[in-house]
Amino acid sequence: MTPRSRYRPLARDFFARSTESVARDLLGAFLVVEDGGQRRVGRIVETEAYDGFDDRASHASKGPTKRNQVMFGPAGHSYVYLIYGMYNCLNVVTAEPDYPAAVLIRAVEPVEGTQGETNGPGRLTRGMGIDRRYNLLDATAPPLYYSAGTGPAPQIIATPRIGVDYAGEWAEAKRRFIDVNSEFVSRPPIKRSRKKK
DNA sequence: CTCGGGATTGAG
DNA sequence: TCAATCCCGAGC
Repeated sequence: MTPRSRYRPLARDFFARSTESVARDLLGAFLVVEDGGQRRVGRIVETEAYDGFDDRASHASKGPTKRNQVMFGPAGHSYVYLIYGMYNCLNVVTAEPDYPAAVLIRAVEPVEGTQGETNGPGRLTRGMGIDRRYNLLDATAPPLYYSAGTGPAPQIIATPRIGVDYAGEWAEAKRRFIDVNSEFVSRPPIKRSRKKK
């Protein structure tokens, strides 16, 4: 194995694009956390796009609040929030200011320094030591940033997002993107469990 | 201030 | 199928 000598932060213009483009292009990229002399790295294999004012699955659909305000700000900043009282979810803000949008990072493959499972939004934040202290931080520089992927491009498919059944027609939008060749996707597309309603 | 629910996970 | 667990946002 060749040690990866250096990770280079993706710049703001990478994130200041359409949310779907960013969500797709983050697949295969590295999520890097450098904190306290420790480096933790994961290869992103699953993302979801939360885009615009009308997306009812998005926190931003009810307008700006204290919690979601970072989604209305400039691209390339972290949005970290606590869900179900125990799990942190990591997002990176996309698009232009005043247009609320972000990409949820849902799963990474362990590359360096991670602990436990990282195949799930709550699991990857736990495994990489990410909590709400990272909220609002600039994600184009340490302690948390993204770095371009290496090797062959991932094979991408789009599916509906997870856990947003309350969002009406927006629950069906194919705004979840996964690398089908990865074994670390939170919910593999292989079987469609029976529909319950 | 009270109340209801959630971009999840793991157990039963 | 359901509980854990607590912050946030809405409403009184």
